Amino acid sequence: MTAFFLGFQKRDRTKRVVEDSRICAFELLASLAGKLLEEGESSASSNASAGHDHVSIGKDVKLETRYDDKPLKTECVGHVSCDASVVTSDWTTENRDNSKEPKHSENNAILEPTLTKAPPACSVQINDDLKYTMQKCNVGYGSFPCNLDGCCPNFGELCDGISENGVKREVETNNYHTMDPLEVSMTFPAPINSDRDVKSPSRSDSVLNASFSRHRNDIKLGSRDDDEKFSRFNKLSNRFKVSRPATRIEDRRIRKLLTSKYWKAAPKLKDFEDCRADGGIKALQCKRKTYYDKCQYDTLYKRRKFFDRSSIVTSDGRIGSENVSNSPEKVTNENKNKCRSVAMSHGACEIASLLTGHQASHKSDDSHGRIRVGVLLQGKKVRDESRTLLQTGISSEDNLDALGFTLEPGPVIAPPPICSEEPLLQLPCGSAPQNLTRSLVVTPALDTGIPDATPDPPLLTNSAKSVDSNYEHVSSQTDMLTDQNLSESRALVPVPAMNVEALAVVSVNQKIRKSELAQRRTRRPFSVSEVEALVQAVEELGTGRWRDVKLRAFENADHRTYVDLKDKWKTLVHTAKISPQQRRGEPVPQELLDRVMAAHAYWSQHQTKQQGKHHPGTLRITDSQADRIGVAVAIPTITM
DNA sequence: CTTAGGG
DNA sequence: CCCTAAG
Repeated sequence: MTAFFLGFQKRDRTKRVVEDSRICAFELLASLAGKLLEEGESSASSNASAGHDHVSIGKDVKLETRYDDKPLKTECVGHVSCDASVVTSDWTTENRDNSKEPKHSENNAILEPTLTKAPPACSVQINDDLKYTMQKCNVGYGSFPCNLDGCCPNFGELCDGISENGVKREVETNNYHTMDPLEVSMTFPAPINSDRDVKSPSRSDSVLNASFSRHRNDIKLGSRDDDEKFSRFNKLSNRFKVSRPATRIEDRRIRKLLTSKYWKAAPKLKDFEDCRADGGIKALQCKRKTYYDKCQYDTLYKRRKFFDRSSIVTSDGRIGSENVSNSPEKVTNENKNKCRSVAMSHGACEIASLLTGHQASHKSDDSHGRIRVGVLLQGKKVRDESRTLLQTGISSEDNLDALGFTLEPGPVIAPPPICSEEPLLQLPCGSAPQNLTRSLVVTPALDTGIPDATPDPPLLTNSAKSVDSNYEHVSSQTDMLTDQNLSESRALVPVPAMNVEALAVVSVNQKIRKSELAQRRTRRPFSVSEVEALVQAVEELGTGRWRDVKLRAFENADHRTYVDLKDKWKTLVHTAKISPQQRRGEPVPQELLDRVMAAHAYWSQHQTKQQGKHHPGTLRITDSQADRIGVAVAIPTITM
């Protein structure tokens, strides 16, 4: 009887190990971030004013976003830090919102180009946030640290640093705001070019810090500290703690758990909490590869949180781009889908172009040859880029749609080794900045490719390794790209905040990811032998002790979880009740079905745990069986 | 983590 | 199989 046990493989899903392709992605991100940062620095260094400006711009942008999102909330400098931290979260939130709920109209609603007001400090923080995020990703920490708490020690640091730089930046920022986005972009050197430090970007932490350190040494520390303190301070963090270890969390289950349970708590959390959650989630993501996604709304919602961050990034990037290309106002609910997709595409492209443009323009300055970004208006190339947008006839509200960008190959110079350290990075270290640029550009396509409407279709991005890894890589990449885009876009475009639509776009991404990530376990019909083993175990143990059943009969069958066994039993019972004609799949011997029925009946009457009883008649107690459990076990007469 | 159920 | 709510 017992011989059924097949050589089962091993562990439960829980134990499944997923490759860490993600890490690569993160590393990439980190590297990118580092690069960006560096670029920022380098640019700054190259041009004292310019460099700062650049940075400031980026900050401004973020600030904008943030403010837009939470215009009312953020006010104080102290808060600023919070805000900054929040920013990310906001995005996230927005994304979610877009995707699902209009709730956050707040955030969305106000994406206006009122950057002017943005507090200087904020700008810095923003960057920090980004960095932070990046770092975290790299580190694998999920959470956004105490940011929310703002009160956290880190914040203090941040604030300080911010305040210092903040003032200057502020001024700069304001100027930029004043300036036309185009002009700005044109004017400012591209951040990407300078690659000095880029080499090491792989270790995002160090790199990022280094890059940013200039302006925000404080921040760095803060961010890091945040991570650590973070956990403490975060109320939510507790839950997210898991995420940290998440690094290794590869099990679906764990993921699920994290996702579902842990997140549940967060549903109410809005901005701040969300942020945190996002952070945590993100961290999780970093390590995770597969996500399960069904259409369950709740689930989705939760998951979204996970994706939020990335999506956020995307959104940001888009936002920036969108601002440039499409006036938010234009995009209205009316055209949602199309607009979104368009916006996305445009946004992405634009962003990319923008980035590129920066790079190009700046690079031209730098001596690095790269891709040049051409500005198209009404399909015509804008030759005089020195002119402001207005001068060119481009207004944020009017012609954005007509605005386009072109990428023109420029002289290429040896790209700095970005991430020699990280083998996994999809973006080849060796790949020159161009590659990055391209990848960036391409990435948007992904987004574009996926219309909001399309709920599930998984999208594959350009560079994909293994499928699983791809998704993640892609996502991560996207994120990275997005981040970069964002950062740059920010820097470049101090324009009005994103649209709701833009945000919506994000949702699309989320959807995509969902679809991508979640893959259903391959179906593995129970073999007759398995059924027999199951029946036997249930006869002995009864229903309701699925874990024991699993241990007893399927200990080695990693792919059979006790839930699976329970489900199988359920189906067996059902199968036994229906006519043979109605049964499908490999026919189960009637004998087994009879036993199923007998056991089912038996255990239905007797509490599962009342093993001791034996029923006269159909069930007998078998010694051997009884032995195991230490209790008398009832066995169907038939069997014997 | 397990159970028990619904999908 | 999946996902979850409850223990």
